[in-house]
Amino acid sequence: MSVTIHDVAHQARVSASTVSRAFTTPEMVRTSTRERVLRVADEVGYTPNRAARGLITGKTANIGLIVPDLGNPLFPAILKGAQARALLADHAVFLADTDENPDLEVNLIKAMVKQVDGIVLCSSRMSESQLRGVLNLTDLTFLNRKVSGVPVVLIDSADGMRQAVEHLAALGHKKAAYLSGPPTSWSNRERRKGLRAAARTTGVECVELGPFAPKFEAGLQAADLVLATDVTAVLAFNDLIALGVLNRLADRGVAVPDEMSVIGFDDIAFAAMCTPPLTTVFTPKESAGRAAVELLLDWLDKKSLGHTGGTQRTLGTQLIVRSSTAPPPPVSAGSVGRA
Amino acid sequence: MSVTIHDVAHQARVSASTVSRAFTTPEMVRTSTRERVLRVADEVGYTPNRAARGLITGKTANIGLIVPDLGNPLFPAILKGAQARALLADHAVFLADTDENPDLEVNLIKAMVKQVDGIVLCSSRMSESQLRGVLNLTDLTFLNRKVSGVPVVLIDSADGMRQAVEHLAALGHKKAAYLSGPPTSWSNRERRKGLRAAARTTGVECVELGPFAPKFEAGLQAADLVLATDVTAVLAFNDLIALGVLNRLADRGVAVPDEMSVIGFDDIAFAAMCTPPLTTVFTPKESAGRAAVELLLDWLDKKSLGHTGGTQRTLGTQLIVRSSTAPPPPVSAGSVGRA
DNA sequence: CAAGTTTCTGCAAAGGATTGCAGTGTGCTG
DNA sequence: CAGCACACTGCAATCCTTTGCAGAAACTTG
Repeated sequence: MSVTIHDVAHQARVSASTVSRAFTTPEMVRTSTRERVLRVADEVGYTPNRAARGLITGKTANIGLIVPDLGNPLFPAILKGAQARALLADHAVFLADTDENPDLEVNLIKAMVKQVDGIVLCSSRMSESQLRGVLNLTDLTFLNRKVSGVPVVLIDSADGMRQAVEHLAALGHKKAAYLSGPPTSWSNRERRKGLRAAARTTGVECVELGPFAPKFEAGLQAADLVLATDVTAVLAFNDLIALGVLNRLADRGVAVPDEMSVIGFDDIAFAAMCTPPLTTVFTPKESAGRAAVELLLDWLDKKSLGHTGGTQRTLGTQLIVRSSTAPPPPVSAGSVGRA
Repeated sequence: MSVTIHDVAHQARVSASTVSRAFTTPEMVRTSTRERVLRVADEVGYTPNRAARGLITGKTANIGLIVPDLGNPLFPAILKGAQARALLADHAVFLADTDENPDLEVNLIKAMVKQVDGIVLCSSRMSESQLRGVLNLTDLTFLNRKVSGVPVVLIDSADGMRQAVEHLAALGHKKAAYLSGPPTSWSNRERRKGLRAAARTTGVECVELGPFAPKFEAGLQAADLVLATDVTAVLAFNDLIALGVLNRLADRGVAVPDEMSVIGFDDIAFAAMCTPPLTTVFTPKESAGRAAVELLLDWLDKKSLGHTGGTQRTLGTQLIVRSSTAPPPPVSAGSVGRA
């Protein structure tokens, strides 16, 4: 079928061992021999079979990456960073999409385990007990979920939320709504935490609506709930929801930002492309993907010398002010145009 | 390290062969034995090592998927479909992003070859000669690129373009611009073909601008070029470019659709979310991903009995009329508001 | 030139699973 | 009760590489 190490060995009149060494420990084989071997290998198009190699070395040079939903642009961005970083280290990546389903997540992990050196879990939706069940199956690294004893990369959502609330406060808003995301999401918990803290210090009153699925359609639904309250600003769990809100508000004839301010989260590419361009909190998506892979790889390297305990890397966020936020309307006009 | 077939064999007081058979050919092992083996396997958490299995069976139960750019929402959508279909067949997927770079594409293919049963190439940007070089490395299936002798799934872009041009003609447009995509893209060639044919039959004059990278930023750039012509409508290679055009036109104070009609291609999720909602040609992205995997898997199945020649599946498209298209402005107003 | 190093190279085992072939045990038949 | 067939199960080879160990070759040195 395909060309093996023995084919090369035979052609080059050496043993398989020598061919192997010519690739993995070149300094162990005489220059002239090595050159001949490599030339033959190149001629016949030989590349080592990684599965076979992995069998003996215990390293597959593959990593897994699991995301909740590729339909959310956040994840392709993370994935892109992760893939690029893995490529640098000459690793390939297995991808799986759980469709926001924790049980599927567990199964996908189990299926992957044997073919990878470790797995990056993005915004894992697993319960604590499910998590414990998979934790010792392989080396795991978490993105946007806090787990002790293993590498995690976190995006400082709480601080991003602080920036957003302070922005609203500075504009003069007194009352805002938070559209909550998935209850099992660490990011959502952090964002709420940041929200509550900032609400206290700034004096902005915050009501919480939801939870909502992190999707555009949920935003459409949320918008009407928002209009049923007397808030002048909305903070969405993510941009997708914010975009939905924007759309529904336009349909309902509510002007953004004049009658209602809207803030998203993540700064997906489309936040800048919609009308009005969305004020949102930038999160370093590709960097996060890169960082997660890097941490995982470092962790695996250090594994031989006993572990020093889980590493943690926290990435900053930055409010991007665009055109979906403005001072609140004068109080008398606050209820104009609503049902 | 991890639990092997021998651990199970030992625990269950049988040989490794029996454990193997309990999984792969259950009817060959006595019911009572099989149950005991499976129970033990479950208890110790054994799952067969696919790499080892692949070594002997010659099948890895993995497939590769290569895309030009995860930043284009088209590809995550395809990917999602592909991944879901692969999962159904109990296959895992390797993902790679080529960043629109053909040389990298070749290298990524070579790196993957040994770990997969076949690869799906999405909108491959490789040259003909590069393509010939990789064609016999493994089983390849192409998405949106015509290659003879192997399975391909095509999206009928030409017909989508026909629908778009006829739509413009029906609205009364006389002259339109096509913003061309990557020259190496099969889709772009098809779209141009469809455009030219429809231009002839409808009498709409079509000028071609570009080529442009299939990105938002290129659309910003293209918009000004469009305004320098006297067209009343723009057909973009894809939605990303169209969205850029929309944005730049808004900045330039050109009203869409009143002063200029804009049509995109692909119907990515955000086409419906922007303002005005974009008239665009829907392409079945997830279905295409599913179909590509399906064709590949079928192809692999049939491989044992000699091949019957490449299969080809063509998927239809559908113009989605939203709010970015309208009849052209009256002639006198045609140049109002332009530089 | 003999002896001792050093440098290369090959043999063979290992890694986890599958599978053809042969052996064990059971049940049936005559 | 002997003899046979049949249903299970185990042995051992195999897939492709890597790697410890030992032998061969080349080179130094006295």
